[in-house]
Amino acid sequence: MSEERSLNFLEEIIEKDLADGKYKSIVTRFPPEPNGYLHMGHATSICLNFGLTKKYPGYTNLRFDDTNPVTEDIEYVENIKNDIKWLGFEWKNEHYASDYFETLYDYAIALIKKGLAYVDDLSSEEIAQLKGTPTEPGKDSPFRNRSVEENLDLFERMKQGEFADGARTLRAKIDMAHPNMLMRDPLLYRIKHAHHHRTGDTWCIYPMYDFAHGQSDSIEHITHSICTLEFVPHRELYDWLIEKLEIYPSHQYEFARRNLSYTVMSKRKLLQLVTDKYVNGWDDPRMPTISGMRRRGFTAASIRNFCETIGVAKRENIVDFSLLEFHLREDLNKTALRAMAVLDPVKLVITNYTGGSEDLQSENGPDEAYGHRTIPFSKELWIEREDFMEVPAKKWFRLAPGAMVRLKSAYIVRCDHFIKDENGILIEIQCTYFPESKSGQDTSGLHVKGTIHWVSAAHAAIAEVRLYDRLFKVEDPSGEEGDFKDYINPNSLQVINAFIEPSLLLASPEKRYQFLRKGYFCLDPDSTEKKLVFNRTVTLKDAWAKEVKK
RNA sequence: UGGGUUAUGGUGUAAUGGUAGCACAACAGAUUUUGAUUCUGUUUGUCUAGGUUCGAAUCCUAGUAACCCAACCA
Repeated sequence: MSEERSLNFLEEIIEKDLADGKYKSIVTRFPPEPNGYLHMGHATSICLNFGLTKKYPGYTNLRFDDTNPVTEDIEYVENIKNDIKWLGFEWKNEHYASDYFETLYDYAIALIKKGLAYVDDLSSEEIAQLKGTPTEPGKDSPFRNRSVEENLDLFERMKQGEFADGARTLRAKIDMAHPNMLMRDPLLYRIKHAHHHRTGDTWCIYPMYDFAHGQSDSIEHITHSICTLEFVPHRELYDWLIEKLEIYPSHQYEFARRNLSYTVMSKRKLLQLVTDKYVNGWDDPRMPTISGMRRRGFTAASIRNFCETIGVAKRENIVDFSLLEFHLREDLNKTALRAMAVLDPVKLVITNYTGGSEDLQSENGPDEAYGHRTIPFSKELWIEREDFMEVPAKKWFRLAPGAMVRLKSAYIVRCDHFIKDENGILIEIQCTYFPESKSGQDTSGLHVKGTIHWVSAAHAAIAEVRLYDRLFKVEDPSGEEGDFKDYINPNSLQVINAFIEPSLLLASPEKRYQFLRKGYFCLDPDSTEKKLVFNRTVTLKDAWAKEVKK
């Protein structure tokens, strides 16, 4: 089967560049700013940049864009590296824009000498004033025509720390009437007497994004510098600087960032959720951060497959969360160990069961290779409250008065009686079982439509289970009226205690589990010797729930 | 009253002048000791209006809509 997958627009560009002999191999880069945690949006960029150099000859660098010491911190660096590795990618070189500060400074001098940059004494308000608007041209700064000597002197003194923060800037001398706002004498350097997490107090002037990013690309000989659409207007400046500086010509290409329904994907908004305590930190399992999703139980493969499926393009988009869940379930179904747990228990008593207890066998996974485990069975069991209906609905084939079901990997039982307390709450279901219907050696000739999971009451352990739902009530919280936080789902986390089968006491943090009929779960790091904590990664698809809705 | 980018089913993405395809979702059915998985089938689309052409999602013209740009953030 030769299924030729069509190329996305970046692959087309690269294949053409390779075919034309423009490059023999390509170099891409992933350029995070160390000022926050990576999220699903970054994951698409990571998969894209690293994926391209996996498909074509070349490599990918990791470069920290650390040009703003005020917001950045070393703490984020390790987390970011860890997330990339977890996703399954390896970078060729690890760089920091701050490693290039000396070179960047020299580039600035070169620009000044060419009469293409000047030191401006205007305040940020004044600069904004003279910038004009998208529809009106700007006006020249009164300092625009300083001599090269004066600019050189002033810039040197900026570096020496003679001036206060904000007192002066270095600007490119381009065109204050340019239709592209970015070309109206953009700022290249600003004064910040701040301690940098890598360069310490060596510098008190720092390059702006536009005077660092493209130059760093160039220094590293990045062939394809891939960024998101909002940087399209920057490309003109990116190219201008490379041309004037006469340095290696990297090229910038832009794609549309991917948005996921029912969540937000901007660092600023995610930070708000954390600082305002809507969630319990960056790695809260409800967060679309890599660390949050990892804790939730997402697999790296499912995220990679998802990114592969949604592809890359240039139009605005909101991808269905269900597509991510599809890839999650697809992967988990193949790899998760099967076990039984009862989340909302009600007691089931087998009135004619005379033995004390017995050991039964149940399969561990989707196929024989996973083998079997032993589960204890006894007279009194916990079953799911929702698996019993006093007055069965149509198409109901679970437990109801007089109805029969199979207890998974055990026996067929028939409901004879049920007991309610004074408030009308069901507290016990009484059944008879059919000894000859034992799983694997059924000679009873009975046929039942439903199979339910259970845990032996005498052998059950208790674990905390955290059930997660989507963080927002609407598909596009950022697109709604008012504050996005108004649309937070108040029921996104439900903590319960559940009865788990004894084998789950040996659960390991790396493994994923399917609690039969209830969903995929994993151990949370909050677990202790005394109390295990499970996160529900995602539910199973539920055809009955759909039937009920109708 | 500027510049830039984008328009294909509910969602995402193909088709590069020649049968509008794929995945998810939805719906119907089969199988099932998980109402899971698996399998089969069905519904739904080219922003609008003109034009070129034997033939247009694709080329041309004119519109329309959405998004981005006026941080000493990246």
